[in-house]
Amino acid sequence: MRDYIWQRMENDQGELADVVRAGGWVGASSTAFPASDWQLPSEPVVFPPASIKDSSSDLGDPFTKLCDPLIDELSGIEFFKTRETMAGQVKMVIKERDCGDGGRFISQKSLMGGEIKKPFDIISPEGDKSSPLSPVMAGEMMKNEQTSSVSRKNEAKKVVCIPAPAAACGRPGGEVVPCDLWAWRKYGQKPIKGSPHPRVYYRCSSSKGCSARKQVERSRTDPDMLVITYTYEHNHPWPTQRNALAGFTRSQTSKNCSTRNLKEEPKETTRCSAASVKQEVKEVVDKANDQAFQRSREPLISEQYHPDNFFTDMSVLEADTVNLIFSKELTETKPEENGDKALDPFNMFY
DNA sequence: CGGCTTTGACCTGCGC
DNA sequence: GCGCAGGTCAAAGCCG
Repeated sequence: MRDYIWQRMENDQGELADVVRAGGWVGASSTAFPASDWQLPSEPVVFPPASIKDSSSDLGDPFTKLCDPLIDELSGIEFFKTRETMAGQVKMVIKERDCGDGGRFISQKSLMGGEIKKPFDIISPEGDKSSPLSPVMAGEMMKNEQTSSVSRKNEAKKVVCIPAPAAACGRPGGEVVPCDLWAWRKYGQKPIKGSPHPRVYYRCSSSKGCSARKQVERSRTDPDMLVITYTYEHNHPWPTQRNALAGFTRSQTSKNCSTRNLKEEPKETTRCSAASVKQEVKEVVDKANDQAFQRSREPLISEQYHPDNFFTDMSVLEADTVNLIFSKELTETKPEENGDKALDPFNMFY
């Protein structure tokens, strides 16, 4: 299946696959992520080391466990999140249940920070179509250490806690804003009693009438962590390219919000600019979402998989988005293998 | 000119 | 009822 995905990218995605391979699409420098390094592993890669058999135990140096492992009873997958203490890089590890052989690590993802060594490491045996991560468990993962709460108005809130982007990613005032594909408009900021950091209020500007809101503030206990509280749901698919870029352009280019400092990136890769690739990715995502929304009134990439809940690093988001798109391509090509499964960024083994 | 941020004012829920 | 704290509004100004 891995090869099949690759072939699809080679043969059907054409230019996009080429530029993805070229590395320019992530906005990372060619030295950090040279095209020559962008290869799906030819052999299953064991990660973390095979000596680690029990995810409930400490992962050991250099990883520190951030949360207890969660086990998806439906798929038999356990997954947990780790933080690389040396560089502050966060990785998520998805691992098949230990059946006496130490389990098999099927995927690792760098969530943010540091260099992106590979956009996605699919570590799965050929033809493995099993063990999709259930949406329920993926949703649980989003919650991180914090749990959902109910506001005083009784609307459901979803709280996620993510590592704050590097200081260079922040604004002059020290505020940091996670990057994502939704278009948010800031409508307020308040100092919070007992916290040295203000809380910033955003509402969705992607669609008029969308009541989705989010609050961003730094954790009182760990200033390196951002606490993002989502209130209300988006009532529309992912923002159109125009809207998404409208907000993105100003907030990102003018404020230099990137852990890799986009201003220092070469504008052109060997195949095309990062901006053009970004645009192309967005177009594909928009199209897929629009089609999915027309079919089921649900965006292809559902709320629980939204980058707001997962990624603050734009490049990783797009890496995953591309994965998602290609997975969708496979879904549509081979419907007999997928049924009505919800698309899942981790379920790449259809 | 449209869409964004900023920021003081205003509104609302809650505890006392 | 009152005061506090959090949430939202909206005018002004900025930016591409």
